[in-house]
Amino acid sequence: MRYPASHKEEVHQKLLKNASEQIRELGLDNVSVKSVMKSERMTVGSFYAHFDSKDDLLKSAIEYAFATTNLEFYDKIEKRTDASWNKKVIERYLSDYHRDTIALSCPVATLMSEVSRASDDIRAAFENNLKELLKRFEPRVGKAKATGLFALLSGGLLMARSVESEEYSDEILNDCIKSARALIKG
Amino acid sequence: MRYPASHKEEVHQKLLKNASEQIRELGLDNVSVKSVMKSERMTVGSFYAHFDSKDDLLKSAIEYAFATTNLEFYDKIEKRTDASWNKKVIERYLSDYHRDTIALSCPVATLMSEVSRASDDIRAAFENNLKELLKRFEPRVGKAKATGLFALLSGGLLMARSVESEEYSDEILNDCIKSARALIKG
DNA sequence: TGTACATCAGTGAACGCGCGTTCACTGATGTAC
DNA sequence: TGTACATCAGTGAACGCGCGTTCACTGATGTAC
Repeated sequence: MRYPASHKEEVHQKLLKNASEQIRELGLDNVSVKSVMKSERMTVGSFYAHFDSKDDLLKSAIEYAFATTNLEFYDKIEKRTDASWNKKVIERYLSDYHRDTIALSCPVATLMSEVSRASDDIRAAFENNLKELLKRFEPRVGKAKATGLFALLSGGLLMARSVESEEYSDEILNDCIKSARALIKG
Repeated sequence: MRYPASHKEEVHQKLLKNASEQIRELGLDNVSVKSVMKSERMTVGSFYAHFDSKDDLLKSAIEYAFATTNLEFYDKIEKRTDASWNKKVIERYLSDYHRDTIALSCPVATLMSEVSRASDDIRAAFENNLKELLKRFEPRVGKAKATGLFALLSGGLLMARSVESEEYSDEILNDCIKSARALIKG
């Protein structure tokens, strides 16, 4: 089954994409080599033709998650005025769609809890990506509020996901939207 | 080794206390029956004399974590005026001590990510405890801001824990303190 | 063009390990007489 | 008071299972002549 190099690279990218969704959907700890290979109908044996180790996979999958989220979430609204950008970011981040589409959601919110217990290697990679992300907020609301606003957004999203009642979850999102606006004004 | 009932109850409480610290320190997924029993120098076999199952342990340990944190963190400052209470809560929640003492820290911040993937049972218990906790904030800052402020605090604490550099982590805490104050004012 | 060979992505069984749970057993204590 | 027995918290080995990793093997494809 020797394929041209581009085929292997294609498979590699698909595995990364699936892994980046699985780490968000299931949590870093609950993604297995088998579950990732199975996502492309392959068996565990060839995993090591694509990645050095499971740790290598997780690190790469985190990077992939950041890259695609930036593309999907921030690049598209980059040209807006501050007021319009602020409004859009808050509403999109704290939307029920973002809350429910965990596999494609913001890696900071979804992963920061597990990353805080991960290796220095992974924490350093996470830190770089977080800093890059906050750079998009800083020119809009100032440095301190960029961090605070993002803490509110990510914390609010996690809170909305961690309760059982959907009604209460919606309330959390709405209260956080109101608070995010108050924060920017305050 | 038949002891009076009080002895077994004492051991049970110690196991719960240790488990409640381990779930925060290591994460729900990384606490094992063995690690909990080992914390009292006991062997795995007698675990089932104290708990129905590992799930039962986790649920009880979460409840225990909420109960003791409320006692330690909120009950002690309950009598303060609003301004003094707000200041104290923000500073204590976003202190380096709280960031670094993970085993005794706020269960909402530490567990919400894993709870969002847990059973309905656990999510319902978590929701009740979260609501009780937010009731302490509501008379101080109003309903919407209670939720938003707590999202900012818990999100900020998690962000500070998830980066590698201590210097940047301190910065996150400080920026979140400033933002929390702006939120209350805004 | 046709044939022989080299390549290497992918297979699937095996490895040692830690997990949650079960269970026959131990032995210090409380109770009955 | 002293002895025999019942209790039951705790022990430690065993269970089946899924994990990350390794490795001998397969077989479709590209290359050389």
